Amino acid sequence: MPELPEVEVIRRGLLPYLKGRTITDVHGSGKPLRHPVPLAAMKKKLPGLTLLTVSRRAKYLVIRASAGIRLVIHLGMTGNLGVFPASAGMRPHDHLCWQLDNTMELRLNDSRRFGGVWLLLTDKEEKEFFRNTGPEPFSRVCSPSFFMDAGRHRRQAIKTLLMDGRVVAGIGNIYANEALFAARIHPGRPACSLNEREWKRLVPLLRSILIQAIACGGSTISDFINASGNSGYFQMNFQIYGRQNQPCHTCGTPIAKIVISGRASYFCPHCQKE
DNA sequence: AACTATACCTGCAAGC
DNA sequence: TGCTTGCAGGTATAGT
Repeated sequence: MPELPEVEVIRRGLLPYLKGRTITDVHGSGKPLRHPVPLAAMKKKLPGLTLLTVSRRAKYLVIRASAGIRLVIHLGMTGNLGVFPASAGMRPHDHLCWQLDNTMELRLNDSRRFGGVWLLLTDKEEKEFFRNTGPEPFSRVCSPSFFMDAGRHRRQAIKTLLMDGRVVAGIGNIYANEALFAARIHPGRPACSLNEREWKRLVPLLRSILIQAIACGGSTISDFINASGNSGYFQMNFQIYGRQNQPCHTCGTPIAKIVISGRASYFCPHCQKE
């Protein structure tokens, strides 16, 4: 489900439900996610703490609580967060449950368990946690020349570079495909082969696609109960992702699908020349 | 150093 | 119908 836009939509939806609330207890299914879940530490540290903010870094949600403690949550491929009445029945794959002081609870559901939960106690720990995470695509750092430098010595596919979270944060398979189509750049082009003109075309398009996707509520069905958590509908705007053999919206040529670094990659053979 | 394959896990749809 | 196979929005890590 979640690339940067989906995580951002979830963040905005959760904020009013969490801000100012106090955690009263924590429960877990006991199953590990991608990493072991620090359930004992959360049970010990979190009850009594007030939630202050919900922010996002790359595809991670960072929930800051009093006492300088942060809860970091990654949703992997299938993760979702929602706030439910404590009386609502647990669903299959509800793996974590943070009880709030208003008879509601934040629940993490993740069927494939590729997500993760971490408890960070200090600024230093958070800094260390994100040490290898690239800059946010909306930051000033992420200029065309930044990408040009990042790609300078890389022969790997441009699409793989865009999806490398150590280079730039938050870009996953859907938006990498969409941005490259918009910029008319073949996803398999060596990163080092893009010239300045192409980067100057690609970077603003990448940003505007991410912004549009956030405005559409993301590309997936999200089922949290809060008002701003309606299903996303950006998938209606997909120009290329998942459209194998369908006509290109620009020229009508059937869209091709190839595998790049193990990920499905779609392109128009006419609009995106090798 | 750069890059690719693989592993992690479950659910679903397509094909036989 | 029921089985098998392939595929899925991510990312750390082992291996070339």
